[in-house]
Amino acid sequence: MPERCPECGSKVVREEGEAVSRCIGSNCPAQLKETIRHYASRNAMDIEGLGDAVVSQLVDRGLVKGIADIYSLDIDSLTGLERYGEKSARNLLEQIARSRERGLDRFLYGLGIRHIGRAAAESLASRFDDIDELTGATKEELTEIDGIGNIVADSVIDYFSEQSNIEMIEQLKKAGISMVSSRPRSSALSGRTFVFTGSLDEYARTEAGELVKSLGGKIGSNVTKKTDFVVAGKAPGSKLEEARKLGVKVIDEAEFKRLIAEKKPDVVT
DNA sequence: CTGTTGACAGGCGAGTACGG
DNA sequence: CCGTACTCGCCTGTCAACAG
Repeated sequence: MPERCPECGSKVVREEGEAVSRCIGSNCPAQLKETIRHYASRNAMDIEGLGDAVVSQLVDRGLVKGIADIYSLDIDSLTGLERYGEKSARNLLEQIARSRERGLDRFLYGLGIRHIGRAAAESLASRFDDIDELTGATKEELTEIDGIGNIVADSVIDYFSEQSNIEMIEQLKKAGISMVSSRPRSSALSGRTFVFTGSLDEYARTEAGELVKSLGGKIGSNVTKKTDFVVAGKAPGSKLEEARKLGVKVIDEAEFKRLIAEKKPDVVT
């Protein structure tokens, strides 16, 4: 492991008890690229077309110096990029515009706060109505939330006590990003945990997950005794075996659709 | 106009780390 | 210590830019 960041030359620090070493430079271009890539990633703001190569060019050319700059990009600056024509530029701008309405949970995940993954971000978004309520939250309020302990709470408090982060959030507000919580519209599946294995015909994994969550259900990443349903699509993996071993109910895509349709008749036709 | 190339979305499972 | 959430690496198909 190098002692200095190969990208910006800042010191590389490894926290006691942690496996990874991190560059602590505040103006490291590699960090900026990664921050933006994460913000745009599928589970965060889902900006299709903003991947490694494009982000790299935008940062290298100085077109983007922070997350908020994404929202001031225009056709001209984009078509100047390598291998980027007008069609690509228009598609990307359309995606960027759509990302304004993703909601508080995805936005929080997109910020890249340490220890806040998709699930923790959802927990925070369902406890607080908007970003202002969250930035003002105390450690006690945070640790009351299921799944949030001391380490995660400290990480959140640290993030929002950093003035530059608050300024960035203000800029994003001005750019019209929605930072309001969207709570589940129903509680028909409340307390039920679903795990998916294999691929589904009709839905993308995340889409199916959104459906379950909109009905108040939860998505698990592994099969455990607490899993209620394993939905087995085409080419199911080892989770199916695990489900049989633990005696968890296994359903196929058709049964899954019926189950959702029962609870939410307007969704499945 | 067509074939090639590059980039990205979508998908999966194993490994790692946190919360309780 | 167990259950859960998240990270990471890998693979495949699709789409758009580019070259001829």
